[in-house]
Amino acid sequence: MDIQLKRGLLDVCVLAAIKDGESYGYRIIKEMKPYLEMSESTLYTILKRLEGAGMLTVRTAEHDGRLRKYYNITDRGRARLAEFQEEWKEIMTVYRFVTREGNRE
Amino acid sequence: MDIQLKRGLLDVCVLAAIKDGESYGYRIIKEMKPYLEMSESTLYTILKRLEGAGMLTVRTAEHDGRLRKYYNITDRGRARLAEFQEEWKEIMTVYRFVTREGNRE
DNA sequence: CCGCAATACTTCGTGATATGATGTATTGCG
DNA sequence: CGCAATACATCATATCACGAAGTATTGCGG
Repeated sequence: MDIQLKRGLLDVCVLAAIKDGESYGYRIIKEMKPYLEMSESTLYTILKRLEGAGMLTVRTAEHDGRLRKYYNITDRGRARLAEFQEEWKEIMTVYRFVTREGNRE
Repeated sequence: MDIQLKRGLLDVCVLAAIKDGESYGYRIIKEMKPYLEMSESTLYTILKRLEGAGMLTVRTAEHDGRLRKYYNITDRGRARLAEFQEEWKEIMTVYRFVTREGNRE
C-alpha cells in the first residue's frame, strides 16, 4: 500500500489492536500483519508517540525470563478512536470526489 | 482532518480534479475546498511532484493578461487513479480491523 | 483614484514521521 | 552448535504538508 495512505491509519490501527485488552509490541505487529504491515522500528516509534500523547499506558513485566512491555489503552486513546470514526466520514466524501464520474465539460 | 490521513489522499485528489479536463492551480484549490482543504504552497508542490512523476503535463497560457499553468492528466496519472481503487480495498479491510467489535478476551 | 480583495503562482525553512540498518538478549528446536 | 523466533531500542535518512513571505495583475467599492 502507498506509504502516504498508511500514515494516517497506523496510529489508529495500533490503538485498535490494543482496545480489547493489553497487548505488546511483537504481538501487535503479528496481529496487524494481515491488514497492514509495518516494520518493528515503526511500531515502537508509534507506541512511544501514543504513550507520550497519553493514549496508552505501559507496564513492564517479565515473561519467560524476557522483559515485555504491556500496553493498555486510555480514555484519551478511546477518544482518538471515536474521533477517527468522525474523520472517516470526511474520508468517504473525499473518496466519492476522487471516484465520481466525470461531471465537467 | 488529521494531517497524516490527508497525506495519502492529496495526490489522488489533485489527479481526480484534473481527470475530467484541463485545470489550473487556483481552480483546483477552490474545487477541492469543500472536500479537502489544502494550502497553496501544498498544491503547487504536489502539482510539481505529479508532473515530475509523469502523471500530469503542463502548458502555460495567457488568460486575461495573466499567465496560467494548465494541467492535463496523462495515462500514467489515470493509472495512478486506478491503482488507488485497488488500494482502497486494502484501506477498507484496515478500516474494518479498526472498527471491529472486541473479539479478544 | 486609492486601497483592498481576488486571482495566480513561487520559494524557503521547519517539523513530523516511516523505515532500513544495526544492535542487544533470550528461548527452543533440529 | 547454529539459527529462527521472540522482544525491544536507536540512529540517520528521505519524504512531505504547511506557514510565511513574496511577485504581479484585475476589478470593485468608497
